[in-house]
Amino acid sequence: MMNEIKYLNPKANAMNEAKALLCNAAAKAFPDKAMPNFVIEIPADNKNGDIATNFALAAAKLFGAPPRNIATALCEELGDLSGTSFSRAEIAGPGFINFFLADKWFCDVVSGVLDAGENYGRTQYGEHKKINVEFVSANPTGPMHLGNARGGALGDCLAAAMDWAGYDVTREFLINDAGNQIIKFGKSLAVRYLQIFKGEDAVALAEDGYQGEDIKTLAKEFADIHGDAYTEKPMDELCRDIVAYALPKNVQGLKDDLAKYRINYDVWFSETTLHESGAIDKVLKTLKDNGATYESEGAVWYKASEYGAEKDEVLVRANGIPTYFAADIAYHYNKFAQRGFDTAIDVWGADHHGHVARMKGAMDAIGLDGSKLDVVLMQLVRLVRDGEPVRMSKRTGKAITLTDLLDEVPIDSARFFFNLREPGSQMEFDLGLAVSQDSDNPVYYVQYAHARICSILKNLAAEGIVLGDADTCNFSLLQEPSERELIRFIAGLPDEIIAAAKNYDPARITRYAVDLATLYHKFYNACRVKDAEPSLCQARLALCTATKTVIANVLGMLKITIPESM
RNA sequence: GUCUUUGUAGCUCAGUUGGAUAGAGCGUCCGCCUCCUAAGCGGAAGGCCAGCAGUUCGAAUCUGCUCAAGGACACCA
Repeated sequence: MMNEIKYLNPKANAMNEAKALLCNAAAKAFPDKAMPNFVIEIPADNKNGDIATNFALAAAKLFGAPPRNIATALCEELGDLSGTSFSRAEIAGPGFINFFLADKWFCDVVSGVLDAGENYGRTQYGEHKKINVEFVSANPTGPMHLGNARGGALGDCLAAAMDWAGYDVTREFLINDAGNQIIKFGKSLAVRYLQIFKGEDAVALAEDGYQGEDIKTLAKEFADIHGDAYTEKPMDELCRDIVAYALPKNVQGLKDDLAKYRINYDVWFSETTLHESGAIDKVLKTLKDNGATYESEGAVWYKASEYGAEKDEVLVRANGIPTYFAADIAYHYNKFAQRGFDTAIDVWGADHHGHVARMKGAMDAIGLDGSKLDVVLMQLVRLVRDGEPVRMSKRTGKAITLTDLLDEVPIDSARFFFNLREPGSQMEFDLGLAVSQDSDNPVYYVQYAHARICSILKNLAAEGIVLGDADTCNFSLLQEPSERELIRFIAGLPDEIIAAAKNYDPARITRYAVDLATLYHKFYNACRVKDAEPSLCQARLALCTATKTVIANVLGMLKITIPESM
């Protein structure tokens, strides 16, 4: 449990080393010059080296010299690179300096990955900062829809990426068990209940009521327990009691469905507690004391326009009931001031985008820091089957729910597909493709790579060939282009996870998995493990094992099953 | 109308804080199993990076305008 985790980041280390060498050389070759604003990057084509820099190009104007002359001076100053991660540095094109990684670096990557094992990819980039990731937070008034399915996969994998990047992550679900929609929920249930005894025409469901079949089912269950006892009772009492029956059932349903979807929250936060504890009254008072509110037409308004938002917003309605906005301010006050999160990330549907500026502003207005609240807006999903759009509508009762989706699509597929696109993209979910169990489906493509490796390891083991001590392995035998590319790519995992965390874009991880599988399949076709001479066989065996580790770590992050055979 | 997201191959999308000949998958066409899983690999064809102007050594990327699509502009959440 307390095994010391080894944090590796070979790609970033090599880039930093190149930068240091370069700065050192520049300081000697051009002692009286300031450093230009240059970049160290991985060239698209590795004929241009493993790591490249535009230093000389960027410095041309500053140094008053042609780029190639600067580059030449720098390369002379770099001199002998033995003892570094690089074998040589070359000048190319208009003045790029290209570094080529030495054998030792490739060897270190393979042995490093084997050594780090299931922790390879973890870094301390996040410095254990406390991050709260709140996602899905679906209304407990009905089943979850397709947007929740995307939000769930997105939020859960984002949380995983943050965790791997060294943050202290809390996954959280806000249960909207108070407010207007609960009142509406109660009225809808009550109407369905009364209809059972008085007929459908006797009581009409409000136009904006919940139309779904699930409401009827819950009302029926309530009727089975209590009979017609409530038909003569006041409406208020019926609403209260039927909600008290139905709400916990729905909340449990959400928990069950999400657990099935492999999402387990650390915190289920009840909105009601904010009302009952007086937390809402408290932030309202703070806002008032800070002069951020005013009264108009009987309602209490928040001066959102003075805090970066477009227009003012109602906090307390004329009827005395606080709005969702007021509750949300109290909720985020709780996250920051009471629970001490450094950052709160909220995953919202794009339709909530108007809410972003005023929430951040409200944080400032209660004396907190709005910049600590980050909102990931996610565009809604268009469901497609055979090129035909599949309509989803929560109100018609014919909605495609999360459960419907998972009945049809394997969970591996759903989680993978929703994380294939960045959150802001308007994505299309192709049911046919997600269900297909062939090479069209990228999930199988990645899983197959893992199964393939397992198969090789198994076959070799049957012949008595197993991976020996990594120290005795001669990884410098791995000289084939496909081997080199695979190693280079494996070296990039920690950096990719950091990038996913930094940009709040877990889709990077998914695409990394696909690219990794591609490189492995290429290696598989180009190089044989089994028939290679013993020392090469050992080196390739090590590379396969390292690749297997990386695929397993990545699929594990995404919570996708990792098959040993297919 | 205001705000916001998006526009890259026939289709779905990448493009690493401005870099070298713009990439991948699917689809189309042509190849590769006597051999570790062909659920794989290689090759070909396919592009006015929505358009125009600007910024500079250099733009799909940054700025401005135009066009097109999605979303938001409630005493709903």
